[in-house]
Amino acid sequence: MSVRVRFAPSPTGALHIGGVRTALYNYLFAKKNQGQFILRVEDTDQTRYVPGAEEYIVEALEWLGLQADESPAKGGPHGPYRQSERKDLYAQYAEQLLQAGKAYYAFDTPEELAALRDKEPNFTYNHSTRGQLRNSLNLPEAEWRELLDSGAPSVVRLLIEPNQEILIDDLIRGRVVFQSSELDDKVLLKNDGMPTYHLANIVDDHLMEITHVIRGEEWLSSTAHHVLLYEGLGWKDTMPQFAHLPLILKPVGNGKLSKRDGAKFGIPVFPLYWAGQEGEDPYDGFREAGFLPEAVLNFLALLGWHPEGDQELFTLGELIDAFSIEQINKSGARFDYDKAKWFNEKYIQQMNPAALARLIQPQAVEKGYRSDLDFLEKVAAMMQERVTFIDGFVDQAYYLFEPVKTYDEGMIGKKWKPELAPAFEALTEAFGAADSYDAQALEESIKVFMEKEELKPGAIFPLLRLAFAGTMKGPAIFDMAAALGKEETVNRLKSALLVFNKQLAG
RNA sequence: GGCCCGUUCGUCUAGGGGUUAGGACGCAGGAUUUUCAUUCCUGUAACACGGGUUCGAAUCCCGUACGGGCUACCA
Repeated sequence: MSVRVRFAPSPTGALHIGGVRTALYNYLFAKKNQGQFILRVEDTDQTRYVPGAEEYIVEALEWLGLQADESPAKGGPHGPYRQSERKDLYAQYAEQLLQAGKAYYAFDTPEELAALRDKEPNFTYNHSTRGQLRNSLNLPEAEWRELLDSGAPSVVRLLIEPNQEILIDDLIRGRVVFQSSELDDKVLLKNDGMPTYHLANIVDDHLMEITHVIRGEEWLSSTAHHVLLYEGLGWKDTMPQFAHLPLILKPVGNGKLSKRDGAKFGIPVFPLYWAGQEGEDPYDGFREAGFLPEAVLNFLALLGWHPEGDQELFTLGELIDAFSIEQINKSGARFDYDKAKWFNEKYIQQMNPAALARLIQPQAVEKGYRSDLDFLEKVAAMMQERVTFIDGFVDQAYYLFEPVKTYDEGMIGKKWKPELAPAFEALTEAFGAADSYDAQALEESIKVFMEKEELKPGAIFPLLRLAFAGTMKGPAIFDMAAALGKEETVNRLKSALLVFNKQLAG
């Protein structure tokens, strides 16, 4: 049987980075086994529905390159892929459970239950309490039917028999045992006719022929209910295998990574920009922070999973080949932003300059900088070993885009001597006379000139660097000159000479 | 509180009865480089604690502590 897995986010906000990792692991597992990766939108909670969230999720997966084989947009043989469009299905299976005596109607209002919990903090709706509550188990049939017909608020609850052991063989955690007596009779169908996660999930996973459920650890506790549902619906034989992923934890302190940590630590926690809701500040995503999607994927893949061997840099294809659920860790992994940055640096270094140029272009345009790909490619080539983020190309290499405004004065003081002026002027002429502005050819011709004039590199090169960039940091001198072109190079040398002389006078 | 899950360098992790406990990030130092960076080398630093089992335990078992998840007509 072919492997089918699903990523089933709820459109209640931006997809956070933990969700992205869950999607990634599902994707890797599917592809590793030549199976299908399905996107299903779990929008059964109408009160928490956030417009735009589904589009956000789709866009994020697209940016990351995690293509679904079946999805709301793409369709597929098991659609629809949005739970709100499958409402009738759930009602039908709830009815089946009711008929079989595996579920019952309950008429207690949320307020009544809240009051009960207020009085008795350990209150649980289960075998020990349901006998005293308003439900079809102990109300006379005529009465609860009347209630139903009159449209009184009601839900359908799962009837859980006490004194059973529920065994789950989790692919990551091994055998986990739950006692049914400790489980609550979960609501399956809400008063608004929508299913809860538990019902919808089981029905859809069954109908969509899901073979492996790979999801966050927060679902481990309710998996016992899910097993009972599979049994109750007669689907035990085709029940999927479970794998519960460890959570991603805050960089420092206790608890799992939350969206608040984004602002607190100045780190992205979402893949893409998210405007936020109800007066929240907007959030920049990894994309806006200047990350490459491949780097994000690689970073996330290794947060909680480790392949055989010491390799750390993986293409998506390599991740697929190397992936296995058995090698996923059990314990939570702290979000390590330094490591994320390191991956990004590595990916930027490896990327070809022409491709980088295309990524830099929008940012150059935005700043009103020179933005032809030819030039940008040169910038990319000389800066790719010096930046951490995509923004670095225009931010850190500002001097390649605009005239030098400030010069490292300390360095001028150290290196500039008035008697150097004639030589510097001659050098400027040499730059103006050079017939090639290919970095290597230019370097050669200038070096020949310097040798002839008996100019020492140690005395001259720092000054050239100052002239081109104003700062001592930066790419090789002749790379900069080559990118700048003859006219600009000569201009900068002339302006620099003025500044050098002036500073000495002052 | 109850139920469930977990615990190896600061962080991500490998290993899993006898190892100098390995790698990566970070940090520190060094080499290369006309600068910065890259690259390379070196260093720093860990088996939560207590009991067992065993010739031997970081590794197996039991407790404790700590951390995490769940405990909604949310997912």
